[in-house]
Amino acid sequence: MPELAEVAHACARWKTGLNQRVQAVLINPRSRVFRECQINSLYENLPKSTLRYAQAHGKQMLFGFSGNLWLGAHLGMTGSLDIQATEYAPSKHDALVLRQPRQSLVFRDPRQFGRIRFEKGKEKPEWWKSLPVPMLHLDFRAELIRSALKRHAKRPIKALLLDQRYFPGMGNWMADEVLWRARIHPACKSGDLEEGLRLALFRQILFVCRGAMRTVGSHGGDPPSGWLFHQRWKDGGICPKSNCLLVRDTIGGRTSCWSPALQVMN
DNA sequence: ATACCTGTTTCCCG
DNA sequence: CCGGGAAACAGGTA
Repeated sequence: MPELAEVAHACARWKTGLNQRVQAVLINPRSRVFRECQINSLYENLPKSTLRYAQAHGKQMLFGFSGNLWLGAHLGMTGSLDIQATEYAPSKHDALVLRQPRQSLVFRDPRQFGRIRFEKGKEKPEWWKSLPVPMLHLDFRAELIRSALKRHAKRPIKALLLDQRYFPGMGNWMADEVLWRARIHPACKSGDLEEGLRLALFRQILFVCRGAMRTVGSHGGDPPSGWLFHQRWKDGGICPKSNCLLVRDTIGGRTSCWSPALQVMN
């Protein structure tokens, strides 16, 4: 479930290794997650370095190591970060294992849509510095949403919510959750939203992000009970607010779930 | 066997 | 040039 909160929790797991040296680096060179980085550079630079920095931003993560080394990680669809014993033997879908004195840091990704970046530099990498305003930052304001809706007026709102340039960390289930709470039909054209619904959208984005961080983000558990999340994949799923039968269809290229009683097209 | 899938990039179209 | 949408990526699961 690598969306905002799950990514934050994955990052927190690797924080276990902060201020510890990397003793050895194990790589599965055939994994596509290395498609944009030099595997040799990982082998040459990471051993004997110390993990000094670990931060998540939306679905992106950045890990800093002594020696001006930066390792970027994106979990794609099925990636995960785990902690294992120091002597852990990599399994089939493990792409990267960093052995440390007290544990191994493991990046695993069966479907390999994830991505590892690696670079050397005094400053944090350019791609990291140019990431958009986080949804839970004070600078993430209603005006920002308004301009995005205006610019992409013809796109279904569901598709726009998944656009990481505006809503970094938003994923499929979070977007459905937000639209359900704001009572907006996922296929509604972004430009058609009136001021009242725009404000509802903004508020519910904050609500869902905060709620997800409090639950999934801090304990790795499920989102709060009563959320659409718990019903959205089941056949015969029931809207927790209206008790009507939920509907699923592909909107903006992704399977979407909504409550026909609450979310209507205008 | 078939048809899914919590994501992103690339390519094609207007 | 831009915006929008479909396909492609790959393997596990139902």
